[in-house]
Amino acid sequence: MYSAKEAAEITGLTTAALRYYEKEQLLLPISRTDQKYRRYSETDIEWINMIQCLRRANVPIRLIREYVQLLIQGGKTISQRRRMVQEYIDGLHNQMANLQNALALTEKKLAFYEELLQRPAAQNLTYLEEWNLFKRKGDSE
Amino acid sequence: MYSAKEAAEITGLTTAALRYYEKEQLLLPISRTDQKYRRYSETDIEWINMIQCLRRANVPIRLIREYVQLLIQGGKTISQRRRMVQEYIDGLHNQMANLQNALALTEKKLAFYEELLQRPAAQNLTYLEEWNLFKRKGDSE
DNA sequence: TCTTGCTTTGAAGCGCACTTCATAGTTTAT
DNA sequence: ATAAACTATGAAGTGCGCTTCAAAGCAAGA
Repeated sequence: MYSAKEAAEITGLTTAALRYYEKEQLLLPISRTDQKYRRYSETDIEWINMIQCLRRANVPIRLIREYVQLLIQGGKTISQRRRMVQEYIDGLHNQMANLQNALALTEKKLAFYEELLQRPAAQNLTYLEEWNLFKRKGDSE
Repeated sequence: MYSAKEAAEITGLTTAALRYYEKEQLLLPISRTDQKYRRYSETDIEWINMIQCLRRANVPIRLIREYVQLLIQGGKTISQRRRMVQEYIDGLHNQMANLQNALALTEKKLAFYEELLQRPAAQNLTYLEEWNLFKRKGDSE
């Protein structure tokens, strides 16, 4: 069992964030010592880790709450949850596609900069000249 | 040349968002008809598309503004911009890793659900029983 | 001409995900 | 016994990225 501060240290969150998650019902109510101080169990910590993984993947609080509420209703909500997870996976693929696009654009940009930096005359380019150079390069590929 | 509304339609943004971007200096000042109404040029539209690509990849407004401000200073800022782009690419890889993690977790979850749905008894599982089943499965792999 | 619709501006509002603050009670160490 | 550290709560504040609003000016068709 861990105190608020310990749980915060372990998970890398703040105590305030943990309370926030609990209030928003992403966590099951945390057990208390003599009706006052929170005691986080190992299971709580694991649960928090799962939440963090979802948060890092930009799953909104609202959705996580929905999922958790289905979860605590037990086995009868499995097919609903499967559907949620499926939709979420689709969304992830979408997000990844966006990142891939941006990655492609910026890597092209980086290569362009490397190329420009080979010639000292680059210093004197205006942004419009540079823009046109980049466009012509992009088109010719 | 396009009116505010047309530019909004073409780019899929709202006129308010376009004004917001201009105010935040992601866009160069848009030319005006008789000192009043905005006229968006083809170049403006292209520029906006670039901004949108960055936004879709979660680049914050603040960073885009920084970049644009270097850009309009011309060739002498190329090496600075190269550095920015490099850092941004590193961040992208990070974000993708997070998405990959989440994807792995949720795909495992999905497979688990598919498996559970094979047996009707799954209906009667409590969330704790389910959690333990999932954990044991994860550990044994 | 009058109405409808587009445009302008600044200011205020909003949803999200927390953080910070104010106030108060508890526990531990010295 | 008392100070230092930790915890609790609700409420307010923050930063982001827009959106919405209010008040006003312009423009084109019936």
